[in-house]
Amino acid sequence: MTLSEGAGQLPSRRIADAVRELITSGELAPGDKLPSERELARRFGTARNTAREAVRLLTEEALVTPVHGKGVFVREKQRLFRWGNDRYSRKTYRETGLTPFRLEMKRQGKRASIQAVAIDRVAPPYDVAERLGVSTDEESVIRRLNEYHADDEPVQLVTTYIRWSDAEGTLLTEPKTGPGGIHGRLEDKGHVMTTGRDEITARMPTHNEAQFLQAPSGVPVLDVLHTSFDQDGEPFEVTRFVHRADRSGLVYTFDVEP
Amino acid sequence: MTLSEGAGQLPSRRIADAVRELITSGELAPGDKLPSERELARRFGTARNTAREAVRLLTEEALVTPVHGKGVFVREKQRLFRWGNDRYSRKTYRETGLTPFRLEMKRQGKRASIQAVAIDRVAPPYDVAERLGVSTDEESVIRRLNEYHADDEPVQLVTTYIRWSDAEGTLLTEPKTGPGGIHGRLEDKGHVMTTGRDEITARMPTHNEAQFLQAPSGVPVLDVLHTSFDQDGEPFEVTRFVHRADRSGLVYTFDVEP
DNA sequence: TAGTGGTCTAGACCACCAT
DNA sequence: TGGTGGTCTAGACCACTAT
Repeated sequence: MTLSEGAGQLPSRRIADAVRELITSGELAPGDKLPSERELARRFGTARNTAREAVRLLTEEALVTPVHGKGVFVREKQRLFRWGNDRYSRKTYRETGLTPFRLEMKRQGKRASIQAVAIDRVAPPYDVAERLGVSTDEESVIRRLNEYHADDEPVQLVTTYIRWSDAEGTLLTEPKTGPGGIHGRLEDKGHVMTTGRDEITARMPTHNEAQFLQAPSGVPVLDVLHTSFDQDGEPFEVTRFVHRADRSGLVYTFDVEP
Repeated sequence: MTLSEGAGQLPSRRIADAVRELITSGELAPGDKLPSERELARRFGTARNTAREAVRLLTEEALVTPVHGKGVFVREKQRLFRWGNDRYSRKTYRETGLTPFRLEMKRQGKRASIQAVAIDRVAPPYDVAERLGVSTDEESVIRRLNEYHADDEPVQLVTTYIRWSDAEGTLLTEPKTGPGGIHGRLEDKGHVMTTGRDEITARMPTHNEAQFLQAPSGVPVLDVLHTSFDQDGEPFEVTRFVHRADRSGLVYTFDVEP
């Protein structure tokens, strides 16, 4: 392996530049192990901390992932899961019999598994209360927290909030929500989803999110706050999706008003 | 100021926990300066590098921003700019006479300014070529790169790609594109935007993007790849929007197919 | 000029992993 | 057991900011 001299002026930058060049040129392929921090330091004539700083820079760029006790590895480029505004289409569901998550997993030849983590009656967070038109002071909603996996790899965290007045005494308080799922039960209550709104932000994951999503450092999350509106234009369900941004992309198609 | 003992076991975690507690409790308000790294080290009885590591952790969480020569400051929480699928609505444009960017700036009482950085004929990047149905081997597109500012603060980087065969000999090769802007000229060429598709990912900014967007470390970008389709369903324009994720959110509303 | 963050050195010990 | 990353110490000099 050749470590050509980098263009940066700082030693840590020079090391990072040289290694980045090896990666982008393909000399170091995804999955390959980098020279150890001590080895990089030796080759470039620096202290170990300086080589370590170079590795930190590359980690922040999401090019490499350090693994304790094993080494630093070039990131695998993974195909993106794609989620979008077609995921609520009843037509797709009728034709395939699959929920959007299971459909996307099948498309990529992966096994879908969904784990219910918690179902409880809680006081909603501010942004949810605002959208559902309920109080943050009382336990006015039911919260359903689920973890979604593809071949046992974590993919997304999904938290659904429904007004307690809609959920009380229905299967919405149970792990299994019956035919048609959550939206089936909400239709029983007279809420037919007619319009949806997705509000999207990106941010770094919280500690808990990073842990569940197994997100290497330098990987942000996509945070999608979805609101469902019924035939009367009334919001009746809010769901927060948290995705690893290096594994998921979002797609929205829309008609342009003339 | 009280620096209560943190719960973490590692010294760097303990310092970070203590400072985070000061911020979330409001004892340190947005804009306030943290104790210097040397002072934190003194108070907690550690080496400076350890206090520095604590500051790095908080920076990664986007809670604080170090400023060279001045100090480390608690982040200001800023209101989000909001962009969505209504931005291509001709109706809004007719009613207000404002482009979506200028409309959002007016909504927030800020002055909009747009700076054309480059207009050149280039070979398109792979993802753009794929969507426009052109070759990556020839200079088959014109690229228009613009920087958008709100009160002189950078907000987004916008790069538009149009087939050279559509742009040749029109105002699309000039900084001023005339009435109705880019889409006005494309309508002259017979492309009326009928459908749009936005593909959204989040990632850490490249060095150049971070520099222009003045993005503090720990802040990801939202990368929106927009494709416009005309009345025949043919793609005729691709635009990449790169936003600072702590300053911008996206909103999509859509009808649900019955 | 004094104080700040930015970077670096040359060590040290620990936790984790493979053999 | 040896190699790896994770963390820490106790210094040092530089670049930037304010006075």
